[in-house]
Amino acid sequence: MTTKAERTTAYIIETVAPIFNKHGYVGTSMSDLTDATGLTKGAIYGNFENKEALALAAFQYNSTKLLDALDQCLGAESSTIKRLNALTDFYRHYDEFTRDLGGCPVLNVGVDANFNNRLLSGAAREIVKTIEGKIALVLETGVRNNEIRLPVTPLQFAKQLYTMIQGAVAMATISGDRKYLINTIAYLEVLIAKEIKR
Amino acid sequence: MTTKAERTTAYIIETVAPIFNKHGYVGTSMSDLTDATGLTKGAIYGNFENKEALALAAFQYNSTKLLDALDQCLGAESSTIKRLNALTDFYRHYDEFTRDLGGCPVLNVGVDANFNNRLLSGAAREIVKTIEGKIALVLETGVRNNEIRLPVTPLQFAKQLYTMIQGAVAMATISGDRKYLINTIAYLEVLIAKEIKR
DNA sequence: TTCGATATATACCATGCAGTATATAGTTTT
DNA sequence: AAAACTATATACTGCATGGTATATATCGAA
Repeated sequence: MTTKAERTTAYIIETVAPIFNKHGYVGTSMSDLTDATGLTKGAIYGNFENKEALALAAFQYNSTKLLDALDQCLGAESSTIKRLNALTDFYRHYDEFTRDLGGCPVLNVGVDANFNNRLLSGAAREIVKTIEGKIALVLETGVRNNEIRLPVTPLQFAKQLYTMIQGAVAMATISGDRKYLINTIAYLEVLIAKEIKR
Repeated sequence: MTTKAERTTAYIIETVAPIFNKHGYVGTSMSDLTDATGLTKGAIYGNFENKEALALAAFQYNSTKLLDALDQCLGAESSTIKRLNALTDFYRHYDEFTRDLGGCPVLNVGVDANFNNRLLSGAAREIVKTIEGKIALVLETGVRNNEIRLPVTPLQFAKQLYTMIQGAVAMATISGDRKYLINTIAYLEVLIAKEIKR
Protein backbone atom coordinates (compact mmCIF):
# COMPACT_ATOMS: atom_id res chain seq x y z
CA MET A 1 0.00 0.00 0.00
CA THR A 2 1.08 3.53 -0.64
CA THR A 3 1.55 5.98 2.19
CA LYS A 4 -0.20 9.32 2.08
CA ALA A 5 3.01 11.21 1.42
CA GLU A 6 3.77 8.97 -1.53
CA ARG A 7 0.39 9.69 -3.03
CA THR A 8 0.78 13.41 -2.40
CA THR A 9 4.26 13.36 -3.91
CA ALA A 10 2.93 11.66 -7.02
CA TYR A 11 0.01 14.09 -7.22
CA ILE A 12 2.31 17.09 -6.90
CA ILE A 13 4.67 15.83 -9.59
CA GLU A 14 2.00 15.09 -12.15
CA THR A 15 0.28 18.41 -11.49
CA VAL A 16 3.43 20.46 -11.59
CA ALA A 17 5.18 18.74 -14.51
CA PRO A 18 3.36 20.54 -17.35
CA ILE A 19 3.74 23.89 -15.59
CA PHE A 20 7.49 23.58 -15.29
CA ASN A 21 7.67 22.33 -18.86
CA LYS A 22 5.68 25.26 -20.22
CA HIS A 23 7.14 28.10 -18.22
CA GLY A 24 10.60 26.83 -17.45
CA TYR A 25 12.45 26.57 -14.17
CA VAL A 26 12.84 30.28 -13.38
CA GLY A 27 9.50 31.08 -14.99
CA THR A 28 7.67 28.87 -12.52
CA SER A 29 7.12 30.17 -9.00
CA MET A 30 6.20 28.22 -5.92
CA SER A 31 2.92 30.12 -5.77
CA ASP A 32 2.11 28.88 -9.29
CA LEU A 33 2.50 25.41 -7.88
CA THR A 34 0.46 25.93 -4.73
CA ASP A 35 -2.29 27.46 -6.88
CA ALA A 36 -2.28 24.52 -9.30
CA THR A 37 -2.14 21.79 -6.69
CA GLY A 38 -4.42 23.42 -4.14
CA LEU A 39 -1.79 22.54 -1.57
CA THR A 40 0.33 24.81 0.55
CA LYS A 41 4.06 25.35 0.59
CA GLY A 42 4.23 23.26 3.73
CA ALA A 43 2.90 20.25 1.85
CA ILE A 44 5.23 20.74 -1.08
CA TYR A 45 8.35 21.39 0.97
CA GLY A 46 7.43 18.41 3.14
CA ASN A 47 7.76 16.19 0.09
CA PHE A 48 10.55 17.91 -1.85
CA GLU A 49 13.77 19.41 -0.61
CA ASN A 50 13.52 22.51 -2.76
CA LYS A 51 12.29 23.92 -6.04
CA GLU A 52 15.13 22.40 -8.01
CA ALA A 53 14.47 18.87 -6.75
CA LEU A 54 10.82 19.28 -7.67
CA ALA A 55 11.65 20.56 -11.14
CA LEU A 56 13.95 17.62 -11.68
CA ALA A 57 11.28 15.17 -10.55
CA ALA A 58 8.81 16.88 -12.87
CA PHE A 59 11.18 16.56 -15.81
CA GLN A 60 11.82 12.93 -15.02
CA TYR A 61 8.08 12.32 -14.85
CA ASN A 62 7.58 13.88 -18.28
CA SER A 63 10.54 12.22 -19.92
CA THR A 64 9.60 8.83 -18.50
CA LYS A 65 6.21 9.22 -20.15
CA LEU A 66 8.00 9.96 -23.39
CA LEU A 67 10.41 7.05 -23.08
CA ASP A 68 7.58 4.68 -22.20
CA ALA A 69 5.63 5.76 -25.25
CA LEU A 70 8.69 5.21 -27.42
CA ASP A 71 9.27 1.77 -25.93
CA GLN A 72 5.66 0.90 -26.56
CA CYS A 73 5.67 1.93 -30.23
CA LEU A 74 9.09 0.43 -30.94
CA GLY A 75 8.41 -2.79 -29.06
CA ALA A 76 4.96 -3.59 -30.41
CA GLU A 77 6.00 -4.16 -33.99
CA SER A 78 7.53 -7.27 -35.52
CA SER A 79 9.90 -6.01 -38.22
CA THR A 80 12.45 -3.22 -38.27
CA ILE A 81 10.65 -1.27 -40.98
CA LYS A 82 7.40 -1.52 -39.05
CA ARG A 83 9.16 -0.34 -35.92
CA LEU A 84 10.59 2.64 -37.74
CA ASN A 85 7.20 3.47 -39.19
CA ALA A 86 5.70 3.24 -35.72
CA LEU A 87 8.34 5.75 -34.66
CA THR A 88 7.52 8.19 -37.45
CA ASP A 89 3.80 7.71 -36.76
CA PHE A 90 4.41 8.60 -33.15
CA TYR A 91 6.23 11.81 -34.01
CA ARG A 92 3.70 12.77 -36.66
CA HIS A 93 1.26 13.28 -33.80
CA TYR A 94 3.86 14.38 -31.30
CA ASP A 95 2.12 17.71 -30.76
CA GLU A 96 -0.94 15.88 -29.46
CA PHE A 97 1.12 13.56 -27.33
CA THR A 98 3.05 16.41 -25.72
CA ARG A 99 0.01 18.61 -25.13
CA ASP A 100 -0.54 17.07 -21.69
CA LEU A 101 3.14 17.37 -20.89
CA GLY A 102 3.20 21.05 -21.77
CA GLY A 103 5.34 20.57 -24.87
CA CYS A 104 8.39 18.51 -25.70
CA PRO A 105 10.36 18.05 -22.48
CA VAL A 106 13.64 17.42 -24.29
CA LEU A 107 13.41 20.63 -26.28
CA ASN A 108 11.92 22.83 -23.59
CA VAL A 109 14.14 21.79 -20.73
CA GLY A 110 17.18 21.33 -22.94
CA VAL A 111 16.96 24.87 -24.26
CA ASP A 112 15.53 26.55 -21.17
CA ALA A 113 18.00 25.09 -18.70
CA ASN A 114 20.97 25.45 -21.02
CA PHE A 115 22.67 28.41 -19.35
CA ASN A 116 20.55 28.35 -16.23
CA ASN A 117 20.55 25.00 -14.50
CA ARG A 118 23.24 22.36 -14.76
CA LEU A 119 21.15 19.61 -13.17
CA LEU A 120 18.24 20.01 -15.56
CA SER A 121 20.32 20.50 -18.69
CA GLY A 122 22.33 17.42 -17.74
CA ALA A 123 19.13 15.46 -17.33
CA ALA A 124 17.90 16.59 -20.75
CA ARG A 125 21.20 15.53 -22.27
CA GLU A 126 20.80 12.09 -20.73
CA ILE A 127 17.34 11.64 -22.19
CA VAL A 128 18.70 12.56 -25.62
CA LYS A 129 21.31 9.85 -25.29
CA THR A 130 18.70 7.35 -24.14
CA ILE A 131 16.37 8.05 -27.05
CA GLU A 132 19.19 7.89 -29.57
CA GLY A 133 20.21 4.59 -28.02
CA LYS A 134 16.72 3.17 -28.39
CA ILE A 135 16.55 4.11 -32.05
CA ALA A 136 20.07 2.81 -32.63
CA LEU A 137 19.10 -0.52 -31.12
CA VAL A 138 16.23 -0.91 -33.57
CA LEU A 139 18.52 -0.06 -36.47
CA GLU A 140 21.22 -2.39 -35.23
CA THR A 141 18.97 -5.44 -35.14
CA GLY A 142 17.63 -4.42 -38.54
CA VAL A 143 21.13 -4.48 -39.95
CA ARG A 144 21.92 -7.78 -38.28
CA ASN A 145 18.76 -9.36 -39.66
CA ASN A 146 19.51 -8.02 -43.13
CA GLU A 147 16.30 -6.00 -43.13
CA ILE A 148 18.00 -2.66 -43.74
CA ARG A 149 21.35 -1.30 -44.76
CA LEU A 150 22.84 1.92 -43.46
CA PRO A 151 25.46 4.27 -44.90
CA VAL A 152 26.84 4.87 -41.38
CA THR A 153 26.82 3.18 -37.99
CA PRO A 154 23.42 2.54 -36.37
CA LEU A 155 24.09 5.11 -33.62
CA GLN A 156 25.18 7.68 -36.16
CA PHE A 157 22.09 7.12 -38.26
CA ALA A 158 19.90 7.22 -35.15
CA LYS A 159 21.40 10.60 -34.27
CA GLN A 160 20.69 11.91 -37.77
CA LEU A 161 17.14 10.63 -37.61
CA TYR A 162 16.51 12.11 -34.19
CA THR A 163 18.10 15.42 -35.23
CA MET A 164 15.65 15.75 -38.10
CA ILE A 165 12.76 14.80 -35.89
CA GLN A 166 13.76 17.31 -33.23
CA GLY A 167 14.15 19.93 -35.94
CA ALA A 168 10.52 19.41 -36.82
CA VAL A 169 9.57 19.49 -33.15
CA ALA A 170 11.48 22.74 -32.63
CA MET A 171 10.01 24.42 -35.70
CA ALA A 172 6.49 23.27 -34.84
CA THR A 173 6.97 24.59 -31.32
CA ILE A 174 8.40 27.94 -32.37
CA SER A 175 5.93 28.52 -35.19
CA GLY A 176 2.92 26.84 -33.63
CA ASP A 177 2.46 24.99 -36.90
CA ARG A 178 2.19 21.22 -36.94
CA LYS A 179 2.85 21.10 -40.69
CA TYR A 180 6.53 21.02 -39.84
CA LEU A 181 5.94 17.68 -38.13
CA ILE A 182 3.83 16.29 -40.93
CA ASN A 183 6.19 17.28 -43.73
CA THR A 184 9.36 16.20 -42.00
CA ILE A 185 7.87 12.85 -41.10
CA ALA A 186 6.72 12.38 -44.67
CA TYR A 187 10.27 13.02 -45.80
CA LEU A 188 11.66 10.57 -43.27
CA GLU A 189 9.25 7.85 -44.33
CA VAL A 190 10.41 8.20 -47.91
CA LEU A 191 13.99 8.14 -46.68
CA ILE A 192 13.37 4.94 -44.76
CA ALA A 193 11.56 3.27 -47.64
CA LYS A 194 14.03 4.28 -50.34
CA GLU A 195 17.42 4.61 -48.72
CA ILE A 196 17.72 2.03 -46.00
CA LYS A 197 15.12 -0.62 -46.81
CA ARG A 198 16.87 -3.54 -48.35
CA MET B 1 25.56 63.14 -35.27
CA THR B 2 24.30 60.76 -32.65
CA THR B 3 22.94 62.10 -29.40
CA LYS B 4 24.23 60.73 -26.12
CA ALA B 5 21.03 58.85 -25.41
CA GLU B 6 21.19 57.16 -28.78
CA ARG B 7 24.70 55.96 -28.07
CA THR B 8 23.70 54.79 -24.60
CA THR B 9 20.67 53.02 -26.03
CA ALA B 10 22.85 51.21 -28.55
CA TYR B 11 25.39 50.33 -25.86
CA ILE B 12 22.71 48.95 -23.58
CA ILE B 13 21.17 46.82 -26.33
CA GLU B 14 24.41 45.25 -27.48
CA THR B 15 25.45 44.57 -23.89
CA VAL B 16 22.21 43.01 -22.72
CA ALA B 17 21.38 41.10 -25.92
CA PRO B 18 23.50 38.03 -25.14
CA ILE B 19 22.31 38.02 -21.54
CA PHE B 20 18.65 37.92 -22.50
CA ASN B 21 19.42 35.30 -25.12
CA LYS B 22 21.24 33.05 -22.67
CA HIS B 23 19.01 33.34 -19.64
CA GLY B 24 15.66 34.13 -21.21
CA TYR B 25 13.20 36.88 -20.46
CA VAL B 26 12.15 35.83 -16.96
CA GLY B 27 15.63 34.52 -16.20
CA THR B 28 17.16 37.94 -16.72
CA SER B 29 16.77 40.52 -13.96
CA MET B 30 17.24 44.26 -14.21
CA SER B 31 20.13 43.97 -11.77
CA ASP B 32 21.84 41.53 -14.16
CA LEU B 33 21.63 44.29 -16.73
CA THR B 34 22.86 47.11 -14.50
CA ASP B 35 25.77 44.89 -13.45
CA ALA B 36 26.68 44.09 -17.04
CA THR B 37 26.34 47.61 -18.39
CA GLY B 38 27.78 49.44 -15.39
CA LEU B 39 24.79 51.75 -15.67
CA THR B 40 21.97 52.29 -13.23
CA LYS B 41 18.29 51.58 -13.54
CA GLY B 42 17.71 55.27 -14.11
CA ALA B 43 19.82 55.17 -17.26
CA ILE B 44 18.13 52.05 -18.55
CA TYR B 45 14.59 53.15 -17.80
CA GLY B 46 15.41 56.52 -19.31
CA ASN B 47 16.04 54.78 -22.63
CA PHE B 48 13.52 51.91 -22.53
CA GLU B 49 9.96 51.89 -21.38
CA ASN B 50 10.24 48.62 -19.49
CA LYS B 51 11.95 45.27 -19.36
CA GLU B 52 9.83 43.83 -22.15
CA ALA B 53 10.69 46.62 -24.59
CA LEU B 54 14.35 46.12 -23.82
CA ALA B 55 14.13 42.37 -24.32
CA LEU B 56 12.42 42.91 -27.65
CA ALA B 57 15.09 45.38 -28.76
CA ALA B 58 17.75 42.90 -27.67
CA PHE B 59 16.14 40.12 -29.70
CA GLN B 60 15.85 42.35 -32.73
CA TYR B 61 19.50 43.29 -32.37
CA ASN B 62 20.53 39.63 -32.31
CA SER B 63 18.26 38.53 -35.11
CA THR B 64 19.32 41.43 -37.30
CA LYS B 65 22.90 40.27 -36.90
CA LEU B 66 21.80 36.82 -38.00
CA LEU B 67 19.80 38.08 -40.97
CA ASP B 68 22.67 40.32 -42.05
CA ALA B 69 25.08 37.41 -41.93
CA LEU B 70 22.69 35.31 -44.00
CA ASP B 71 22.27 38.09 -46.55
CA GLN B 72 26.00 38.42 -46.79
CA CYS B 73 26.67 34.73 -47.39
CA LEU B 74 23.74 34.30 -49.77
CA GLY B 75 24.42 37.48 -51.71
CA ALA B 76 28.15 37.13 -52.18
CA GLU B 77 28.01 34.09 -54.43
CA SER B 78 27.29 33.93 -58.15
CA SER B 79 25.43 30.63 -58.69
CA THR B 80 22.60 28.99 -56.79
CA ILE B 81 24.65 25.98 -55.81
CA LYS B 82 27.41 28.24 -54.50
CA ARG B 83 24.86 30.23 -52.55
CA LEU B 84 23.47 27.07 -50.98
CA ASN B 85 26.95 25.89 -50.11
CA ALA B 86 27.66 29.27 -48.54
CA LEU B 87 24.53 28.71 -46.46
CA THR B 88 25.61 25.26 -45.31
CA ASP B 89 29.10 26.60 -44.61
CA PHE B 90 27.60 29.30 -42.46
CA TYR B 91 25.59 26.84 -40.38
CA ARG B 92 28.49 24.44 -40.09
CA HIS B 93 30.15 27.07 -37.91
CA TYR B 94 26.94 28.42 -36.49
CA ASP B 95 28.04 27.63 -32.94
CA GLU B 96 30.97 30.02 -33.34
CA PHE B 97 28.81 32.66 -34.93
CA THR B 98 26.21 32.53 -32.19
CA ARG B 99 28.71 32.48 -29.34
CA ASP B 100 28.69 36.29 -29.15
CA LEU B 101 24.92 36.35 -29.36
CA GLY B 102 24.54 33.92 -26.47
CA GLY B 103 23.24 31.11 -28.66
CA CYS B 104 20.76 30.88 -31.51
CA PRO B 105 18.21 33.67 -31.00
CA VAL B 106 15.52 31.90 -33.02
CA LEU B 107 15.76 28.72 -30.98
CA ASN B 108 16.30 30.32 -27.58
CA VAL B 109 13.66 33.01 -27.78
CA GLY B 110 11.29 30.84 -29.79
CA VAL B 111 11.29 28.12 -27.17
CA ASP B 112 11.77 30.28 -24.08
CA ALA B 113 9.04 32.79 -24.88
CA ASN B 114 6.64 30.16 -26.18
CA PHE B 115 4.20 30.08 -23.27
CA ASN B 116 5.58 33.14 -21.54
CA ASN B 117 5.66 36.20 -23.78
CA ARG B 118 3.48 36.78 -26.82
CA LEU B 119 5.52 39.71 -28.12
CA LEU B 120 8.80 37.81 -28.10
CA SER B 121 7.42 34.55 -29.44
CA GLY B 122 5.70 36.48 -32.22
CA ALA B 123 8.96 38.18 -33.06
CA ALA B 124 10.75 34.82 -33.21
CA ARG B 125 8.04 33.49 -35.50
CA GLU B 126 8.55 36.45 -37.83
CA ILE B 127 12.28 35.84 -38.06
CA VAL B 128 11.61 32.22 -38.98
CA LYS B 129 9.38 33.37 -41.82
CA THR B 130 11.99 35.86 -42.97
CA ILE B 131 14.78 33.30 -43.03
CA GLU B 132 12.64 30.76 -44.84
CA GLY B 133 11.76 33.46 -47.35
CA LYS B 134 15.42 34.26 -47.97
CA ILE B 135 16.26 30.62 -48.64
CA ALA B 136 13.17 30.21 -50.79
CA LEU B 137 14.23 33.17 -52.91
CA VAL B 138 17.59 31.59 -53.62
CA LEU B 139 15.90 28.33 -54.59
CA GLU B 140 13.35 30.09 -56.74
CA THR B 141 15.93 31.86 -58.89
CA GLY B 142 17.85 28.60 -59.11
CA VAL B 143 14.79 26.87 -60.51
CA ARG B 144 14.10 29.74 -62.89
CA ASN B 145 17.69 29.66 -64.18
CA ASN B 146 17.54 25.88 -64.61
CA GLU B 147 20.34 25.42 -62.10
CA ILE B 148 18.37 23.17 -59.80
CA ARG B 149 15.17 21.18 -59.75
CA LEU B 150 13.01 20.68 -56.71
CA PRO B 151 10.49 17.99 -55.80
CA VAL B 152 8.27 20.62 -54.11
CA THR B 153 7.79 24.38 -54.18
CA PRO B 154 10.79 26.57 -53.31
CA LEU B 155 9.20 27.76 -50.07
CA GLN B 156 8.33 24.22 -49.08
CA PHE B 157 11.85 23.04 -49.78
CA ALA B 158 13.26 26.03 -47.91
CA LYS B 159 11.16 25.07 -44.89
CA GLN B 160 12.44 21.51 -45.05
CA LEU B 161 16.01 22.70 -45.32
CA TYR B 162 15.66 25.14 -42.44
CA THR B 163 13.90 22.53 -40.32
CA MET B 164 16.85 20.15 -40.69
CA ILE B 165 19.29 22.95 -39.95
CA GLN B 166 17.40 24.04 -36.86
CA GLY B 167 17.26 20.42 -35.76
CA ALA B 168 21.03 20.37 -35.80
CA VAL B 169 21.12 23.71 -33.98
CA ALA B 170 18.72 22.44 -31.33
CA MET B 171 20.59 19.19 -30.79
CA ALA B 172 23.95 20.94 -30.67
CA THR B 173 22.53 23.38 -28.14
CA ILE B 174 20.91 20.75 -25.94
CA SER B 175 23.84 18.35 -26.06
CA GLY B 176 26.65 20.89 -26.24
CA ASP B 177 28.08 18.90 -29.11
CA ARG B 178 28.85 20.59 -32.41
CA LYS B 179 29.05 17.24 -34.22
CA TYR B 180 25.32 17.53 -34.74
CA LEU B 181 25.97 20.61 -36.85
CA ILE B 182 28.81 19.05 -38.77
CA ASN B 183 27.02 15.82 -39.57
CA THR B 184 23.72 17.39 -40.52
CA ILE B 185 25.44 19.91 -42.77
CA ALA B 186 27.39 17.11 -44.41
CA TYR B 187 24.13 15.34 -45.09
CA LEU B 188 22.57 18.48 -46.52
CA GLU B 189 25.49 19.10 -48.84
CA VAL B 190 25.11 15.62 -50.27
CA LEU B 191 21.40 16.22 -50.59
CA ILE B 192 22.02 19.46 -52.49
CA ALA B 193 24.64 17.91 -54.76
CA LYS B 194 22.70 14.74 -55.52
CA GLU B 195 19.02 15.56 -55.32
CA ILE B 196 18.50 19.08 -56.53
CA LYS B 197 21.55 19.92 -58.63
CA ARG B 198 20.63 19.64 -62.26
C1' DT C 1 -10.60 5.08 20.80
C1' DT C 2 -6.67 6.70 22.31
C1' DC C 3 -1.90 7.60 21.42
C1' DG C 4 2.18 8.42 18.72
C1' DA C 5 3.71 9.44 14.23
C1' DT C 6 3.24 11.48 9.99
C1' DA C 7 1.68 14.84 6.93
C1' DT C 8 -0.19 19.49 5.84
C1' DA C 9 -1.35 24.43 6.96
C1' DT C 10 -0.20 28.90 8.86
C1' DA C 11 2.54 32.65 9.61
C1' DC C 12 6.62 34.47 8.95
C1' DC C 13 11.63 35.96 7.21
C1' DA C 14 15.12 38.03 4.40
C1' DT C 15 15.93 39.01 -0.10
C1' DG C 16 15.23 40.24 -4.83
C1' DC C 17 12.15 42.00 -8.12
C1' DA C 18 10.29 45.62 -11.67
C1' DG C 19 9.40 50.08 -11.65
C1' DT C 20 9.35 55.31 -10.18
C1' DA C 21 10.09 60.09 -8.27
C1' DT C 22 13.43 63.07 -7.79
C1' DA C 23 17.92 64.86 -7.39
C1' DT C 24 22.28 65.53 -9.70
C1' DA C 25 25.33 65.55 -13.41
C1' DG C 26 26.29 66.40 -18.25
C1' DT C 27 25.46 68.56 -22.60
C1' DT C 28 23.64 72.20 -25.87
C1' DT C 29 22.04 76.46 -26.99
C1' DT C 30 21.89 81.23 -26.41
C1' DA D 1 29.52 81.78 -19.33
C1' DA D 2 24.71 81.34 -18.06
C1' DA D 3 20.52 79.29 -18.85
C1' DA D 4 17.76 75.61 -20.57
C1' DC D 5 17.51 71.12 -21.54
C1' DT D 6 18.77 66.32 -21.55
C1' DA D 7 20.52 62.24 -19.58
C1' DT D 8 22.07 59.44 -15.62
C1' DA D 9 22.32 58.34 -10.51
C1' DT D 10 20.21 57.80 -6.05
C1' DA D 11 16.91 56.33 -3.01
C1' DC D 12 12.83 54.46 -2.50
C1' DT D 13 8.10 51.74 -3.03
C1' DG D 14 5.20 47.80 -2.97
C1' DC D 15 5.13 43.32 -4.07
C1' DA D 16 6.64 38.53 -5.15
C1' DT D 17 10.10 35.33 -4.38
C1' DG D 18 12.19 30.82 -2.24
C1' DG D 19 12.49 28.94 2.02
C1' DT D 20 11.55 27.85 7.19
C1' DA D 21 9.77 27.22 12.06
C1' DT D 22 6.05 25.81 14.16
C1' DA D 23 1.35 24.81 14.97
C1' DT D 24 -2.46 21.91 13.62
C1' DA D 25 -4.71 18.32 11.48
C1' DT D 26 -4.84 13.67 9.78
C1' DC D 27 -3.46 9.09 9.75
C1' DG D 28 -2.10 4.13 11.22
C1' DA D 29 -1.41 1.00 14.94
C1' DA D 30 -2.42 -0.45 19.69
